[in-house]
Amino acid sequence: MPLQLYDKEKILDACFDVFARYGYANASTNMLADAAGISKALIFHHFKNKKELYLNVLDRCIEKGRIEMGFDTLLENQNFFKAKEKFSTIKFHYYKNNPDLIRVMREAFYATPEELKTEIQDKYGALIANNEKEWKRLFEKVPLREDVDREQAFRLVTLTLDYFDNKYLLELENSDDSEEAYLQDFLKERNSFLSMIRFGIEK
Amino acid sequence: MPLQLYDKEKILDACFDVFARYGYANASTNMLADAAGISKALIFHHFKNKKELYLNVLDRCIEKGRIEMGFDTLLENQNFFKAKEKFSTIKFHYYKNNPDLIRVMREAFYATPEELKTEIQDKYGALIANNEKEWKRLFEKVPLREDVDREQAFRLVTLTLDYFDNKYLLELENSDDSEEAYLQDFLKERNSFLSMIRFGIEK
DNA sequence: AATTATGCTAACCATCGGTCAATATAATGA
DNA sequence: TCATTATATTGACCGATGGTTAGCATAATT
Repeated sequence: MPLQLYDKEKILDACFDVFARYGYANASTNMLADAAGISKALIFHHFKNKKELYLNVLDRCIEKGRIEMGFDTLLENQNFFKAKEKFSTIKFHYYKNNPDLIRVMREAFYATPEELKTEIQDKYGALIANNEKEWKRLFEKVPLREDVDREQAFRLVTLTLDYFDNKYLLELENSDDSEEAYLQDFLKERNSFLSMIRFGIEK
Repeated sequence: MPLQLYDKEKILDACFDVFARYGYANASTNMLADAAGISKALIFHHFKNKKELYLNVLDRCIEKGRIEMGFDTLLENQNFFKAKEKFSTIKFHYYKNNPDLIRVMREAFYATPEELKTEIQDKYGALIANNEKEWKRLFEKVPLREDVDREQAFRLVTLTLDYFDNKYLLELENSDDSEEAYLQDFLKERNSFLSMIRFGIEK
């Protein structure tokens, strides 16, 4: 068994697969080491603990996703609801080719393991806040009823859309017919959900 | 150190405190045994594993809460929104005197530990579904716009209200001024949130 | 060629949920 | 009353977990 000179990138690649398949909690350090073809001790030589290793994996996911999904050009859109819909569509399509990446990011941000909550908040809180600011900037142009608080309205809309996106992404994961038709269904239900908020549910 | 004859109730009382304070995952079986003043092996003599112990604790919480909060009389109310508001208010007040019970129930149903998800779904799925049916029955009487799907509207309303209730309950936990004024603030913000959904946000 | 820094691992550690074998107490029936 | 059966109780142990240590092997620097 020859010694190998590893750089962190190779380890991170292997661990990414394991975290995506088993989730943070169920990816044991022994599994991670085996997947990377190195000893467990070497994992802890390169990363101070499992959390830091995970956060490094997550970092690459975010960067890769940001570039490949065109996150930055997305916000150049002028219409809040159009931009949100485009974002959902992009995520949906991207998921078909990179399910692992979306899986990792969903676990990290929408089903955050208890033990990682403070770390993720500390590390990505500013990024999330900044992202939210951009969305809020777009939301400014949405005309609201006089009696509606803009901050509250923004929270309601994003809460609902996030919930809906993740629900469908989860269902897609457990279903086979990952067809274009599925996306159309998704968008249709999503938009009727959205228009409830925009125009009210009551007669 | 004399031997003692324990019945399960005494163990459950002690474990309830520990689960409330530390949460399911961070309440180790050693801690639980110490808190109950018995050996760890005895814990596993009375309960087949940590999950079953927890579910027994949870069972008592649900029963106690159901009785003391008057869950059953609540649904006799005829107006969906009034009933929901009353429910929030009751929970809020009850929390002041029994924060531990609310804490345990919130973790179990609104921040379910990954490892308990299937167990809780299996054990309480029917109860939750039945409860939802009762709420839906009340919701039937809410007049909706013709283009709005009732099922979707119900999901939107409950999603939002649950989110809001838990958010405030969490904030209350981390704040000192648990005054009546806080409840008024809560209800005010809650109702304006709700009226966004009822009447729409857009001009 | 000697020294320093890094790559790398086997063996170990405490803690975790959980088991086992043994003993002490209580309940039962003759 | 006394033997038998059932239950209460424990310390010592188990495999797996995340993580550490000590030491050797390789590479880089002087």
